Amino acid sequence: MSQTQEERKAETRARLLNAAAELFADQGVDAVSVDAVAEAAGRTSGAVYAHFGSKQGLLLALLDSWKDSVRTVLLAEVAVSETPRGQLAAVWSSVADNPGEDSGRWALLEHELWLRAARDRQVAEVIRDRDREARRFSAHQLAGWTASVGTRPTTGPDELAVLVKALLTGLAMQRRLDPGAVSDDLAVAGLCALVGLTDRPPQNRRSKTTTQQVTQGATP
Amino acid sequence: MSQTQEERKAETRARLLNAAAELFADQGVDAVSVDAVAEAAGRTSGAVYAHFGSKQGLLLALLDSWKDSVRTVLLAEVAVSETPRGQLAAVWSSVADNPGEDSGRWALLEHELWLRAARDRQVAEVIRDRDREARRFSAHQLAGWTASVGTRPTTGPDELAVLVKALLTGLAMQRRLDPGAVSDDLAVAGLCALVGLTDRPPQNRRSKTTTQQVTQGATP
DNA sequence: GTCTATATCCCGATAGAC
DNA sequence: GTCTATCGGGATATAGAC
Repeated sequence: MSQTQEERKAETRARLLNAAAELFADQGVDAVSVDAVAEAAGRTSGAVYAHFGSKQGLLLALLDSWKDSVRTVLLAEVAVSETPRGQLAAVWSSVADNPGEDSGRWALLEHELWLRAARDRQVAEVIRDRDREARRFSAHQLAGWTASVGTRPTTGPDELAVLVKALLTGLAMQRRLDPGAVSDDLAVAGLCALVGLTDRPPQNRRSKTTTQQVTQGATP
Repeated sequence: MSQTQEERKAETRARLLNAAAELFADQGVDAVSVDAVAEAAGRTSGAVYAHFGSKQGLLLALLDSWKDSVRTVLLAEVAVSETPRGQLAAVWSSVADNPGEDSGRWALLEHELWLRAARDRQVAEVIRDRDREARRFSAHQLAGWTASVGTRPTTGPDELAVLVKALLTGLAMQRRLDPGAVSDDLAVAGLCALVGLTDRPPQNRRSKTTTQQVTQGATP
């Protein structure tokens, strides 16, 4: 039962990071004190400074821990539909916060980090690197998907990934502020337009494979 | 030279609001103290509390003052191109921060207000109302534009306005973090896809009127 | 209405015992 | 490494003179 000092150190670090992630997502980074993070982790503020040096250090370590974290798992399960349009709908529903509970908290934290990145070079670098990798992955997925479905987008996969992510982000923002303004059908129609899919497929046309899902961001 | 008390009161109020707008845009709302706002306005913090009761009251008054403010002027001058594609490019360049200087500050403030709205019901109501009106105007502009250009989008004007704003917002965000990832051509291509414009017009096809510009947000 | 002065609070960070 | 205790700073908001 007893642990070595290294084990305890590692556990403390993990608990602090977990607590910070939860609290930051719920209340925003600035609204959470170092004491609050430490208390939620069952430690005191001294532990935070011993491990991370400062609150900014804690934030950067948190972002860094996400770089290694899984990026694809969360959205992998949604590709159950057989029609291309249904698959696009699944992509949208994974970014929209219809689950209703906690999926939106991380989106809020994502936006706050983007905002912080705009004024903080350190944060900007981390976020930019992470976004680039996510975009690379997303482009790869999209390339396979467009090929299997047989659409002809007007741009290449890399650029299409940027467009798709932009539309999804913008729609999710508007939906959070005014849910009635962004229907699921509208979102799917927009995605169809970007990927070059005729909104109403002739009758029924089925994709050859149940492709992997397209993702656009990391969530721990 | 001397003013009545009412004039001075009104001027103080205006100066406080102006100072708040500038500072909030530059540094973010939380990073700006009430004292800083008052000092920038040539007053002291007591004036802020006499006028607005609290910092939150100041913020709400600021948002409210924008509701009445001009919403369309800023983007009206860009519709000088003759080709439909050139007009879409003008729309994009007005939201992208190529001007380089201060156009991006308001975008940052917009984003911070959205984030605040997600956690503050009072702010949410103001922002939502303003967005709805902007969307209405934008839809009206888009309706005229699509008619004059002769494109056939897959959705109606109201929904198209949502899609266009979403894409512009998402692209602007990605560009701020990673300018190289979002070329002007890519943005225009995305807009073309949404509005149903073939990316490469047959040869040269000219719109009948130099239509008003499409806008998607208010900027004071 | 506006200013000066101040009350009150909380935060980030540090010092030193263990 | 972790905790306790505390320092120093800056924030919001208030009280009272003018």
